[in-house]
Amino acid sequence: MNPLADRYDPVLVEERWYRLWRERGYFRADAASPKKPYCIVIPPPNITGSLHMGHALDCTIQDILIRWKRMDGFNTLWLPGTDHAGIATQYVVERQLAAIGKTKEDLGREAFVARVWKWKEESGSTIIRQLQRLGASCDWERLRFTMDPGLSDAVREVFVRLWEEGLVYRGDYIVNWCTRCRTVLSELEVEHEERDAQLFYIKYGPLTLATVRPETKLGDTALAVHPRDRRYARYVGKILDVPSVEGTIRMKVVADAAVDPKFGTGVVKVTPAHDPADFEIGKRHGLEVRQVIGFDAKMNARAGKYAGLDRFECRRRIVEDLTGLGLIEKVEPYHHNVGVCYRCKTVVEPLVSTQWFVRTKPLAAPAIKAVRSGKIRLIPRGWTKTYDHWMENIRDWPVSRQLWWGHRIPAWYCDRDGSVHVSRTDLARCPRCEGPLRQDEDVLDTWFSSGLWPFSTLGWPKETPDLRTFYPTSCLVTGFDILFFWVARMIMLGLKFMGDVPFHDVYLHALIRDLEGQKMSKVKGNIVDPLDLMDRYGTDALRFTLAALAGQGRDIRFGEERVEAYRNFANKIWNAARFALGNLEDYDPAKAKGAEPALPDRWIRSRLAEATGKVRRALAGYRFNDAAGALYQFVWHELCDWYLECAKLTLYRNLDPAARAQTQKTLVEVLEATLRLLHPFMPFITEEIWHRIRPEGPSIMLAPYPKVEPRRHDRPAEREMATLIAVVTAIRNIRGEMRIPPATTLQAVLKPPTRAAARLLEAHAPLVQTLARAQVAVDPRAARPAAAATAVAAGIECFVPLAGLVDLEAERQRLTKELKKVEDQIRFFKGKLARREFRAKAPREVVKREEERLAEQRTTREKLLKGLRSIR
RNA sequence: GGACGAUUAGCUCAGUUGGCAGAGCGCUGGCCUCACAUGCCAGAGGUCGCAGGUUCAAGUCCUGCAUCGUCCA
Repeated sequence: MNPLADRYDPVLVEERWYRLWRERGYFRADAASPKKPYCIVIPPPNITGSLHMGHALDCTIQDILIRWKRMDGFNTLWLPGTDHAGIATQYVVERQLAAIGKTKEDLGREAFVARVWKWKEESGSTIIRQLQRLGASCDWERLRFTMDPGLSDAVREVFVRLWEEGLVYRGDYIVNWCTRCRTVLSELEVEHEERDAQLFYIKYGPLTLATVRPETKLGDTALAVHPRDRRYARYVGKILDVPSVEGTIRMKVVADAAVDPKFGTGVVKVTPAHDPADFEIGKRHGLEVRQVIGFDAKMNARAGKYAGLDRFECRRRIVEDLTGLGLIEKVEPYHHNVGVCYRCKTVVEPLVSTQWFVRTKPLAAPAIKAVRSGKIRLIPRGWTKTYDHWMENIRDWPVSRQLWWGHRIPAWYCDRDGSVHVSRTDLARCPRCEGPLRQDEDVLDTWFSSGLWPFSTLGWPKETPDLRTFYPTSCLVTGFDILFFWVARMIMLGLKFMGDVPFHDVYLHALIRDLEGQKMSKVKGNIVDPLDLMDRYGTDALRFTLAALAGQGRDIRFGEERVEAYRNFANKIWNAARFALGNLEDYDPAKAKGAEPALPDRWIRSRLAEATGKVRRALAGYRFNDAAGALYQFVWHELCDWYLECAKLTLYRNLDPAARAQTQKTLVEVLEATLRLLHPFMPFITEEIWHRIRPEGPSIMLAPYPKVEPRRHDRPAEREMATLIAVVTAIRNIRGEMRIPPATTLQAVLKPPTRAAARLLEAHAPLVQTLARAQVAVDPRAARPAAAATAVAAGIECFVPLAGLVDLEAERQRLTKELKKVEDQIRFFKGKLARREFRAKAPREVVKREEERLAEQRTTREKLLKGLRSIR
């Protein structure tokens, strides 16, 4: 057996095991397996992406679930894949072209798309390799991409069927347009940023109105006021001649309830082509839609002398010209929200254009029901309300995107007879008139294809064994930020096309921010790179950190110190194993039969059972931080701090071979089970150590996850150990507070209050001696030694003679402090018990418990007082 | 304007059905004690945002307020 180095070195371990796991096919799922299926589909990262902390958190959680379920005997499938990310990917390649002075139009559509594919083949799998680095136990043979042939078939099938059922339509509407990406965006893809702007009060003939967008005045087709606004009632229905920058224009005044009489002067201009609210007003009043800003953000020919100007430049010029004409009454500073593109942060321009839409109301109804009925559980539950609210108010989904990279819309137009054909197969000739067809130039929203992910990846529309076995999937793990973008759409489309929910549980985790709570971004330069953390601290440390931080809040403030702490934890595990292995060389299980398990052996097994239960309950409830906390507490503060220290006594000093073997047996069994319990969180270090304990086993991955066996809970052992721990801690406390160096062996006299306590102390005096570094004398009738420190632990008086060690003034102070604590407690319990209503109304057990506590504190006080008097 | 979330130790956060306020890091003191100084032992540190209410009992339940944040208009 290799001797273990005194520090755990992850680089030596991680790559080797990961390769072996893959080579041996441990990640592979089998659709024909008789075992119960457990399936997670990965939220597909963008092919342009590089692993960030969000992915790391997301995938760590999924891997914990998958590894746990795999060890628990499920037929697990974690299905990986990537997303073609229309806008982002097209942008990357366009930028490459720009670097060589070209545009995508120079290449033409076909060549451009070919170039994106080439880029995808070369760079699109970076993130996959990074996920592997994280230890992700995905079934890589089932790796999918949203633009794979099968998944593209699914996209077409869905689009065509929605069309056939009238759930897809094409029409002219005002949409959010990104003038940089040159595509429409859904309302979800528009972010709102607070900006400082100016509010211009412009004279329109006899009226004055306020606007932040003077450049759109060129597209005004009316003025509007609130119908109940008395100030302007006499203008309603009138046509005004208004002098303006383009000369005198005629403006009708309409009354519309959408106008806020408190905004500005209460008069607004109506620009149906460039404002969603105005578009609606325009529809109600039959106003002309007069577009003056083009899809390129420049003023178009209708803008007259302003044609060709950028929209913001035009705003400046119009304000200048209006000022020159004396038409600006005043300018106020104004704070408002502007919509920006979520990808490039360009200010979104509302524009009227022809787009494809999905009618969402009929799809939303069953999706709402699925969550309300509990068929799908959102975790944490609080999201249900948000989901409900959004789904109830869902708007039609614009699904066309003016991009080249993506699933091209399977619609063909015949210019001869004006017909539209939506088809599963490519069409060349018009089915009606045999005329030539041209295919729609647009592609579908990337979220359209990711909305099919839970079934398209499993083979749909084909009836595959995978689909039969693994749909509905078990759990979806993702950030709450894409609840609407993605989760809601998967639910709608899954119910529609599979007739069943796509998953039963949705675990929505927090978003990772920096320590100041800021979103991580390249611009701010506050990015923490998970790969860098893995390099420096090891993958297991990073994974454990992420699990420990995965509380159910909304954001996680990430500080590197936590990773360092869990790197130390990994090292602690490593060293515990080193200790165990160093003491197992002569281990012969047969010899253990000659001895009963000692108290510490029984105790640690009981504590392991307790920890196992906690971890399992936490995992089942998606409380990963609780699971991590329970593991940390058990390994460090129970196994290492106490059990290993106890074991040393037997292993180093006890000459009874049976007792030694018994301790060895406990040591190896508890350590082995602990490793299994830890494995989903820290796969690498646990595998490495496990192989040294169980060299014959294939992999810890395939070993069963520890189960809770009720008989393992050993209450007497827990109670007795707790007493011993209290005594040891009390003696150590005296040493610590008195500043007595650890090298000095103390003399301690223990005075147990009962015969049971006396027997316990006598039986384990050597243990107390070792742990407390003290010579111990147990004597129920002990007289207090002169000049001794006093402590009371579990009712046992501990006297530590201090003559010659310290000045007694220090002990007097220490006792006074202890006494104060005890007296505070007594006051607390006395006060509580003195209230008549408490005694009358609180449950009897609670009253009894408080009485016992009071009595205990009182005896402690007496003993401490005696101690205090004795050193006066 | 609406909805949701947060407010607990110096920092970052736990706190499951109400029943003695916890962890990690940091801090203080003492230790290279034969697994580990990435360590060991001990310790200090809290008006649970504010004000009411329900209850024998509130960090926990209810109402209002304040501050911060997110989402949706």
